[in-house]
Amino acid sequence: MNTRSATASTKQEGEHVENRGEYDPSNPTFRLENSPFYLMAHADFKYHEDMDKVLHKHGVSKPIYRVMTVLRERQPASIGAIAEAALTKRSTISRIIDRMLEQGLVTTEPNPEDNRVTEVTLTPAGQQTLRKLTPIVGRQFSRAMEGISNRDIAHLLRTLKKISDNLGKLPIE
Amino acid sequence: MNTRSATASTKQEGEHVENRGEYDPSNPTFRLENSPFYLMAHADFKYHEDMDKVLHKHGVSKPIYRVMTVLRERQPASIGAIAEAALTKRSTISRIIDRMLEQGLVTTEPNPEDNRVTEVTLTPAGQQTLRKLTPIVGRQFSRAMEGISNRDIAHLLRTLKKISDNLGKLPIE
DNA sequence: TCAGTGCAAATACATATGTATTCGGCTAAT
DNA sequence: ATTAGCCGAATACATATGTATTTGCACTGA
Repeated sequence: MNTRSATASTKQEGEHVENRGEYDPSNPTFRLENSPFYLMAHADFKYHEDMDKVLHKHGVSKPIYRVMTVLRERQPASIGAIAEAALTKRSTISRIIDRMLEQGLVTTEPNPEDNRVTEVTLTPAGQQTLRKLTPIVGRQFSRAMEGISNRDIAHLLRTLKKISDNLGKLPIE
Repeated sequence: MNTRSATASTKQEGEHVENRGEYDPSNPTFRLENSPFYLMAHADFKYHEDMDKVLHKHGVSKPIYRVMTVLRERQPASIGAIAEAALTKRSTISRIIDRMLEQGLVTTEPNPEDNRVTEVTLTPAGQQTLRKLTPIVGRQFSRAMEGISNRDIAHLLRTLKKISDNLGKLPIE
């Protein structure tokens, strides 16, 4: 019967099935080892753990790096927008930006359309730092994905996006 | 052809390819939207964000819940073992266990084989609390996985495990 | 036997995050 | 035009986490 490692529900594999078997944390046979969310946390943890050490040598903390990657995509960006993208509270981002200002990585200025909002922009030095870090991060990424085909990565992305979408809808109870 | 939504490396999809294209954070065309690690963090964040609110109504914080899920699998467990499984520093776990002791969720006793180690066990009350929480977590899980086949979940698990394995090897530089 | 080394846990201290509040600017209703 | 309410950011305060150190036990080798 069933019983294969993590996989093989033996059920047909058509579409959404009600019984999540061993994946479902409410099932008695559930094991952390087979929990998608546990494995996500684990992978994410290891990924950033290693990277942290390297980044620190360049004077960049993990949260600062996160903010920089957000700014690389959209610039300038408001404190609130950065907070949302970086999955962090506004107050925290506000303080991180302070540190980045001291380090000369970013500049801030009030949005001319609305003086309440603070727009943040990477300085040339900030961009330079980001460029210096890029190949390091790239190596870490390659290391993480070694032996995994681009096709599998695409599949992973689709599933993760679907999960994020699902969780974007109204919460439980 | 390939080419769906996030994918489209246009390259053949055989096995491991050196060029990770838009998935690679060191690539100029890279976008956070298509980053596996960003999406993992995002999914994990939303998943726990919602759950946190519910758990708090039952007097259980996120880290406490995490410890409980670890203990459900292996009991008793040492502080160090819990810390490793929960991806948290020992000192932090040590203090979390203190809180759990106060709440009567666990008991501790020195390991008779080695008096340095502290073995932690769920009390009946702790197990009861865990049982009460289980269906709630189950619902959250179902919500997250809605519309995703068990086959896709199995695929997700395989990929995540592979990534974790890769990152378990020696770090970069 | 016991000194030295190493490890697990606990704790003092430093730092970072979150929550609640404040400050100031925007907007809409009167 | 004035005021009440809302909203973004900043900050005071509380809490949680991590880092460095301490404490006590265990194992090893002289």
